[in-house]
Amino acid sequence: MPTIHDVARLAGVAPMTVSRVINRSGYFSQETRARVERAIADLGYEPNSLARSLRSKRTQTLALVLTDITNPFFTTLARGVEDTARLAGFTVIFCNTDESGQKEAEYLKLLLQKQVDGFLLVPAGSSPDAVRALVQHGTPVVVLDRRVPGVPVDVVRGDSEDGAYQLTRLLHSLGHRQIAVLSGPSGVSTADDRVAGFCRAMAEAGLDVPEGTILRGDFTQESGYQLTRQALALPLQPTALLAANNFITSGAMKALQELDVDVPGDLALVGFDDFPPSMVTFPFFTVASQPAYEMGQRATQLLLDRLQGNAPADPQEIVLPTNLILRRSHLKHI
Amino acid sequence: MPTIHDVARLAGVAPMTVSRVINRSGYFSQETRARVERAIADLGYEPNSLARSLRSKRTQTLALVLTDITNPFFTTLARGVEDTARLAGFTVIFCNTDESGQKEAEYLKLLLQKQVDGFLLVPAGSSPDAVRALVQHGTPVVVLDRRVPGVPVDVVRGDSEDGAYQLTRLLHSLGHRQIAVLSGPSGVSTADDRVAGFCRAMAEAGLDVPEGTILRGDFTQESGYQLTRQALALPLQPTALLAANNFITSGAMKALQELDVDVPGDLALVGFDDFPPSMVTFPFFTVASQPAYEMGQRATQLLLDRLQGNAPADPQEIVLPTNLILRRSHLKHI
DNA sequence: GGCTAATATGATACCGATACCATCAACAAG
DNA sequence: CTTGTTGATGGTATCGGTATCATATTAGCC
Repeated sequence: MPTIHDVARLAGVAPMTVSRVINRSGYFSQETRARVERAIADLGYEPNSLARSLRSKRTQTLALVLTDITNPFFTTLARGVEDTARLAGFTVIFCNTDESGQKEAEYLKLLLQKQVDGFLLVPAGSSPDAVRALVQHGTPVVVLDRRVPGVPVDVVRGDSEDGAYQLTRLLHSLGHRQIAVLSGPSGVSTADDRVAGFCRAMAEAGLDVPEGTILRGDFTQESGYQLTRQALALPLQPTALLAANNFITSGAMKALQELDVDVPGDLALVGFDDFPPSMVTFPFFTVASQPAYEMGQRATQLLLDRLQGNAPADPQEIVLPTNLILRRSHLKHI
Repeated sequence: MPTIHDVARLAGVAPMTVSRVINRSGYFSQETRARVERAIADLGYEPNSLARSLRSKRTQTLALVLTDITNPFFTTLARGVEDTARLAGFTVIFCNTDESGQKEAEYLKLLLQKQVDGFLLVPAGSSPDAVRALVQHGTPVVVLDRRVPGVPVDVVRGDSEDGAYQLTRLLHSLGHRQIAVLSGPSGVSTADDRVAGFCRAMAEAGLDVPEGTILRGDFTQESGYQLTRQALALPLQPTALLAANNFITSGAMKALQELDVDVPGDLALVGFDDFPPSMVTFPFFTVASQPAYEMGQRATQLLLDRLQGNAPADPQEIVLPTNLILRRSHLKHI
């Protein structure tokens, strides 16, 4: 691998001059520029980013730390991140934490050692320790998808509360009074906010929320499956289910099929997060959809702005609206 | 940010000794080890990977370059890559090429500059130039999912030919004689191999393949949609469709629904690549499924072995079997 | 002509680690 | 007692760039 010194020698100039030409910085004549570029081409020279970054303190690399890239919501978000980063000349390192605080901590350490310029982070689990550590450390971070109360940090997320509110209102308008919520772990803001939106809609409708109708598991298909069985065993049988994400919806549907409960004939089912259009062959579920790609874009742009000092001093919170998509799964009439 | 010199000063030793303790290399006494570790903890020191890598020529970073992370097949594969890399202490930079040779070339250049230790690459489009360049350059590469004829390189892929052969045999055993194939771009080995498997099965059955029954588009939903409309306009109406990947299957289904063609009542539809179980709520499609996660695992392991000199000298080709999953979409009887 | 500013280039130090070689004590082997 | 080996540690160069300052030439202007 040729170095900048090799180029300099071949072009008959100092390494520093080569550096200037490469980076278009400082002064150089058109003639030396031509000689240097010829030498670069002849040698097939590529600058070594490590050396460059070591000196300049910038790696042009972002870290994307999320819970599970396998979730199409995060996949789409990741795509938004990557596309936006690319346009700015940044690359993205991605890491899955599986909601494990330990994996998260290990990765953050590793990524800090690699001197990434900034973090895009979906905090694992319910503990804000990792985010707080990063913020205190002075590392640029934008938190994705989830609120982190009490920590002054940029956040880009969907309006979970409102989405759940809308879904609940929809069910209520169709006559439903017994609604069970299948949500994620408490302490995770998306799970909590979706419960809160549900409760607000119920309260506004003058309905109370009976014991046991708010069920908590985690954001997996398996959990959706289990919670659904629990919900149907409730003393007051629900006429509708509100699932707090796509995996839970999917698990719920699986359970309902097994139990021979027809949707929407016997039971209404609505959920959070849409299914990827390119994968859906039977559009069926009524959902509150979050703009995942845009979320990735906006978060990355905010992070890049911050790296360049173009962002407002105080932490931003960007809340993107959810989009209610009416299909068929809600259509049970009471 | 404290450096190794700060640690050394605080511990009253030379930087080199600190380095030895950190890396558990060379000799050091238990007593200095304790002092160094105390200093590290007190300062909250983290080694700078850039400096380390610049000197040691290893970055502990792999590049995963694929066409589109949005495809659940690649998502799952990426997860296999990441998990395997993590266990070995490697991180993964991921890049989407969207089948664009230009994006691919740009990324490879960038990643080479970043001195990644090795590449996991799903070659974009039909040109092997990028792979060939990497191989000639001496960079460790494992090609994923696709063959690259004529280039001596490690490959880990699914058995596309056999999968298509099995799907075709299945259709044939049900009495189908007019089968249309909806495939991807020619020059892309997965698209070609799936056509080849189909042709072999037809030839063995003594059937010829009429003009126009092998349709080529790309691996997108939109393409599946268009090709399906073309297929149904064929002089000899097909009684079954064989879609070459999940997106095409999905697009085909969309077209068939619009045209009011019932599957499997009016037409059989089988395809390549399964849909992610956690997302599928109506298991319906009969598919040849590829072990995406395992593919990612195996490829990463092979790459890591090669980096450590533990792999056989000559290029390996690992072909993973596809798994025929019988559900309902094939069940049209003739 | 003399002075200042712009242009063009180079020398040197440094970013933060590790490779390599040197040094030195303690102790075993011959 | 000399030589050699193991253990422990340090000094120095180096990885491949860039920041910073210095130097030299040319141009512009009064």
